[in-house]
Amino acid sequence: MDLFFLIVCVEWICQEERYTDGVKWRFLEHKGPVFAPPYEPIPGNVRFYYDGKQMKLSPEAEEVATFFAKMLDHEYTTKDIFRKNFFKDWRKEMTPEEKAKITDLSKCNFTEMSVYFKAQSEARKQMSKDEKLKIKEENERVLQEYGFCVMDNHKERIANFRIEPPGLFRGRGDHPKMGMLKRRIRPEDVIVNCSKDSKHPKPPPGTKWKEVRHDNKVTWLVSWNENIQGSIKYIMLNPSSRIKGEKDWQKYETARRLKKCVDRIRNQYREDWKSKEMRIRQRAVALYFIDKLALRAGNEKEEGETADTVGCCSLRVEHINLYPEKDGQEFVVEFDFLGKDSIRYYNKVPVEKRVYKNVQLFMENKQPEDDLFDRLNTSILNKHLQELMDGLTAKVFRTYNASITLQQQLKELTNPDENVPAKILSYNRANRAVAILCNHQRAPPKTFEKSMQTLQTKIDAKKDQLSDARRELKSAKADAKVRRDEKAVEAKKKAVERIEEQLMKLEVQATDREENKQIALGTSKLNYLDPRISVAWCKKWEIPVEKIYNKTQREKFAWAIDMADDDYEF
DNA sequence: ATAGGCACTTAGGACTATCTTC
DNA sequence: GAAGATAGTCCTAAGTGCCTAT
Repeated sequence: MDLFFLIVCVEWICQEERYTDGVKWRFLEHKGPVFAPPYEPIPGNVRFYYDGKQMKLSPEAEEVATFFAKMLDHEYTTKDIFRKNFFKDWRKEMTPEEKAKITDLSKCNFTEMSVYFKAQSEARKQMSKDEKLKIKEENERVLQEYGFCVMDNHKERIANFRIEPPGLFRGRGDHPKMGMLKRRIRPEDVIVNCSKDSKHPKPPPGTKWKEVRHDNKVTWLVSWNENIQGSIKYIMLNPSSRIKGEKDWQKYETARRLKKCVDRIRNQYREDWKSKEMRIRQRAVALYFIDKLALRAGNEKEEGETADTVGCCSLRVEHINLYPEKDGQEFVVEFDFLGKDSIRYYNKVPVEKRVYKNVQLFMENKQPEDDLFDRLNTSILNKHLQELMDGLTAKVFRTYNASITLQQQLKELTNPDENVPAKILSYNRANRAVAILCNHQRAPPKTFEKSMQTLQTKIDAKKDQLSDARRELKSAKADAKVRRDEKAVEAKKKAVERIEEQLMKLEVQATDREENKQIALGTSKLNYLDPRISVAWCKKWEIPVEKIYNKTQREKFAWAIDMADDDYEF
């Protein structure tokens, strides 16, 4: 299977030489998407009240009401924007009579609905083993039927073969569109992409596709328009597929090419800090930040359409503070802004004097809400990068710096004398250094404190157990002198060692968890770290790769697991 | 240059399955 | 075998970057 993957890749790379025209496949066959289940009206005894009086809603209005009812426990149903957006869209689904009557959301009482859905989900949890098994089997059947496609003689797993169900939109952060109604997608909204000579997917009985297309320059199987942002949504293949794997591999190869010329590029931008042209200075300082801090490019966004977040090129004066001296360091730039997913980026960085002076200059005579880099955007920056290296864009720096950091950290932190759990702790620490660089944060798990406590209790118990075992060993030794019973000593010694190891494992686990409180390792592992570095590390230290990658991850990185030897260098 | 459309990668959190503990 | 903790999967939003038209 893996070998087959490699052969397919090699075959394709060979062809890449011949086709530079962006052909992605020659044959594509699939069964189309799985649609969201139709709305099931709630039982008659579950009532809705308006202004204290019971009211039966039309099915259309009722469905949207249930979306809100299901969210009642969430904080955002109390937010003004959410409520306003929801109410506006809900009213569009009402009959004229309902519309005339229901004019104030605060007079709506969804409590019975909410209670009903909670009971439902409780009931689902309480289902018997048999019932649960039945559901599992049905899911498996759907997966087998719709979850795979054939692309160029190869059966591939599809990532998201289910069409997104209707519901209320909840963007991240302070999103101006939160609460809007995400409409139900019907076959008539869907474009199907497959090859002409394949068995075309059939739309559900009595319906039609919007279009059947045969575009082999793209990788998607199904697409539809989404009504909140007006963007297009796609059904594509799983990361384990050839088409994704090859792209991933390419990404890391580009980053490795950057490694070869990064010194030259760094020298260049340092020179450019002195340029007499402001646009070049801005470009050079921005690139420095992208390189040093692994910031994202920062495309412009339409104001009012999304949450107010920025990346490097879209930084504003208000996101930066300058300190000639701070905490004993000179020329400190303080960053404080919301990045992708409204995750806060906060960092105080000492920079070179020249950078500092330049930033000062860029901020001169500007309002807080003005762009820091007013002569720069991602397109200008990327055009410049393209000239420095084929295929170079801003995001390549993130990949490069993440991967090189992992490699360096692994070298630095791995202690050859330590055992497997300690080595894995070192791996996680290396991974963590990258996650911190890339600002991959997570909300501390709700149960964090408690789970730390449980672990500590276990550690304490293990310590007691250890001192008991040691005491027993000692007395066994004393006994042995008298009765020449070496066997008993050996056994006790073994027991002590075993307990020591268990204790060590627990302590390592506690350290790892504590250090990981607000840091998410998954994103960098999945998207930024050349998997060959990790695979090589595992081979070198004889760590089973399963300790680093779970099943899904091993499938995604099959190409790397096959490819990398213990001496692989990024 | 600028804007908009499109296709694709990257992202955190919700949800679910599985393991552990009582 | 129930409950709670943890690991793994799913979901889909939110980015990047390229292309085309103006």
